[in-house]
Amino acid sequence: MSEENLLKLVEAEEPEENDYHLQEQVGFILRKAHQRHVSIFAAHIADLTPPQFAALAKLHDVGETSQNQLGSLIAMDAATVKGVIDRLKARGLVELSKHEVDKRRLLVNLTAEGRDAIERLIPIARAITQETLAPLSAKEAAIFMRLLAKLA
Amino acid sequence: MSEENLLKLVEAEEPEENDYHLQEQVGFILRKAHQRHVSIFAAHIADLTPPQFAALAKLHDVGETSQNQLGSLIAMDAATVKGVIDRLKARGLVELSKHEVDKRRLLVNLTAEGRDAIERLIPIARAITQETLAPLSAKEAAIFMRLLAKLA
DNA sequence: TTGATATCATTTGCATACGAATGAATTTTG
DNA sequence: CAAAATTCATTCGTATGCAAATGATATCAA
Repeated sequence: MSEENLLKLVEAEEPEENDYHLQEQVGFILRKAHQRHVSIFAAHIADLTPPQFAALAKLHDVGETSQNQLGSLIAMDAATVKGVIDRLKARGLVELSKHEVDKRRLLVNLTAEGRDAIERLIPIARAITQETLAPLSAKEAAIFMRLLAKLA
Repeated sequence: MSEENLLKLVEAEEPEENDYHLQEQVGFILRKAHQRHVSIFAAHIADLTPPQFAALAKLHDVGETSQNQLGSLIAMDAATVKGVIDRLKARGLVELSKHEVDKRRLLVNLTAEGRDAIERLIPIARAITQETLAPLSAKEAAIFMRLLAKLA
C-alpha cells in the first residue's frame, strides 16, 4: 500500500471533516428560518412588523410601562425600541407620558385604537405561528420549541 | 351549581387558551435565538458580520460567481448582497469584474487576502457553531438541526 | 450631604433586510 | 426578425439592530 493510501486510512479513523458547509451551520439556518417566519408574518399582517406587533402584544399583556422596561420584555435595546415606539406613536397606536415620580422614565401605553388593533390581530398571530411550524408534526413542533427555547 | 360555574366547566372541555403569550411564539423565540447567535459570533469574529462571513465562505466554496447568484446561495436579496459585497470590496477581501459574455453580470471573487482571511476564520466559525449549540446535548443538537432545517 | 455610580432616554453611525422602481442586457416567442 | 418577457444590477425608502457617546435624573456610599 502506498504511503498516500496509508495516510488516507489514518485520516479515515478520525472523521475529520475538512470542508466547511455554510448551509449546515446553525447560525445560517437560524437566519433563514427567521427570514421565512418574517415573510409569513408579512403575508398575514401587512401593516405591522413583527417587532411592532411584539410591542403592542406586550403592552396589552402588562399594561403601561417605561420604554426601556418594554424593550427588555421584548428583547430590544434602547435605541431599537425607541424607533419602534416612535412609529407606533405616529400611527396613534400607543401614547407616551412622563413618569410623575421618576422624571427619567417615559411611559408607554396602548391607545384605544392600539388595543382594538392588537385584539383583532392576536388570532391572526396564532395562525402565523401555526403556519411557521407547519413543516413539523405536532410532536416535532413540541420538541423543536423546547430545544429552541433552550438556545434563546 | 351556578350558571357561571357551569360555563366554566363547558369552557374547560375545550382547553381554549385565551391569553396570548408572546414569549411562547416561535417567531419571537427564533428572533431571540438568532440574536444570541449573532452576539456569540461578534465575540469571536469582531471585524466581520455573519452575512459578510457567509459571502466569503460561499465564495471560497464555489469560486467566482455573479453577485446575484452569490446572493441566492447565501439567502440575500439583490439589494442586500450589493451592500455586503461593496463593503468586502472596500476592504480588499473580494474583487469585482465584468462577465465577458453576459454584460449584465458582475462577477465576484476572493482576493488572496480574502482567501487567507476565510481560511483563517473557518476554524473559529466551527467553534461559534459549537458555542451556539452548547445549551443542547449532542443528541438534542442533532434533533434540533434536523427540525430547524425543515423550518428554514 | 455630596461625590461616585447607575439608570433612562436620545442621538449618531454603521450594517443588514426587503419592497418597489428603474435601466441595461439577454432570452423567449409570436 | 421584432416585440414581449425575463434577468441582472442599482437605487431609494423604510425598518430593525446594536455599539458608543451624551445628558438628565436617581441612587448609593463615604
